[in-house]
Amino acid sequence: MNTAVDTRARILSTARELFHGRSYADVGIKEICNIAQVQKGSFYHFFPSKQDLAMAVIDDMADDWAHGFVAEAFDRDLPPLERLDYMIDAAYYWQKAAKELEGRMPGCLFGNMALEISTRDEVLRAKLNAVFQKASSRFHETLDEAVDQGLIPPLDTEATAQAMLAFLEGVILLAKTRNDPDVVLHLGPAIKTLRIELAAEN
Amino acid sequence: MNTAVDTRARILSTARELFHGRSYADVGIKEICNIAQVQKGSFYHFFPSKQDLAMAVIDDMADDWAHGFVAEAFDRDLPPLERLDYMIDAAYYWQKAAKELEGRMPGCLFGNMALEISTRDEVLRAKLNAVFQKASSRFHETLDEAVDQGLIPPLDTEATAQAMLAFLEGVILLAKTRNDPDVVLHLGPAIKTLRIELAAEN
DNA sequence: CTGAGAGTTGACCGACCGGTCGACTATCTC
DNA sequence: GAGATAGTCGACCGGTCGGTCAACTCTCAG
Repeated sequence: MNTAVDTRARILSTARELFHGRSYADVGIKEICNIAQVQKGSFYHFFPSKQDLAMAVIDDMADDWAHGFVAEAFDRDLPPLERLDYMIDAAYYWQKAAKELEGRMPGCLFGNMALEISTRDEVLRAKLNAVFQKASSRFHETLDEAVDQGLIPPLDTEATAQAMLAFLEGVILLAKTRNDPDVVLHLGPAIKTLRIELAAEN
Repeated sequence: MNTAVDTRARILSTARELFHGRSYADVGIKEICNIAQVQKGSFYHFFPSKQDLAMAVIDDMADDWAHGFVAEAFDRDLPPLERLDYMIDAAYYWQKAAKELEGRMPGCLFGNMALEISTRDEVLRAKLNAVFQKASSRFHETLDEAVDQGLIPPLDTEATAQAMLAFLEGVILLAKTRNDPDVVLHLGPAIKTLRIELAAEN
């Protein structure tokens, strides 16, 4: 029981680390088991398949994400536009810390998995899409507030929110390819300049 | 000789298609050989390793890319800002066509490989980084021209060019995760709103 | 003390992986 | 016609993959 929770948790956190630092396909169940100090049979007692493990890892990370620095960044006490800067900063410090630990920038687990898997596994694709949907809604709320408070002129807040998420993911992608977290700091703040006008013409 | 060129080309184009449509790790050499109608021994006659094949595939695609629609999009006869729209449109139609053919949006080969591989293979990471560098320089020229012609106020054209490339990659990432090319059409045009100011304050 | 269920163990499975190799053929040169 | 060279062929290699399984231990309720 206690030991069971612990075993499951150990598998989960090990898998998360490895998937994030390398890739889904590159990390085998045997390796996860070795590092988590779990036998293969025990692994399959908790996770029916590698796909199920991936689902759990995504849920786990999304949960931490939502209750961790994303919650801080999108704190309603912060002025809306500052939340965007906070989010960029958080992404930067996270990637920088990870790079200092492991030597390489891992990027965003969701973005990584989405590009690797979404052409092969419809279930995981849908799950990752839902995670992005939820992330986008954080931007959406923020933009709505900013417009309400007259901080920015009215715009298509939903589309712009999606564009901002896309930009964030793109910046992390580029930074990872350059293996240089500073790219996030350098390009990230431009997120505030993104605008998609309301239905009528520009 | 003729047959040799043909064999190599068949391997290359098959690998490119498969890597793009799925992923690097998911496509085995045996499968490439089967589809390209080449024996394994012949494969290794032309490519010393899977990594070498990947390098060649990236070169091949970058070449086509540079001489294909990217050359059209960044045609110097087009007004600078229209080139950005052209680029977005081209990305959209490409992804849409690919999805209609294969049912799934493949996304950008470079972005896909970068996220999948760049934590594991330094050589490939560097190569992909160079491809992005080059792509970014196209945006850079375009922005410089736009500023010169007084179409847009002065700005940090180099940083903004990188931000635009990041945005493009991010939009394709999001569209792939949603398996919906329309996302590119919907969010893409916001690329023109991205701005990073020159060193001095905003 | 007994029996049931949760959790653990590690040997084992067939399939597949990237890569090797020696034998063979086709083509061109001298 | 001999020899060199480029290209082809497919069996084979050790290793790893995700996943299975029967036997085992541990815990706890009745």
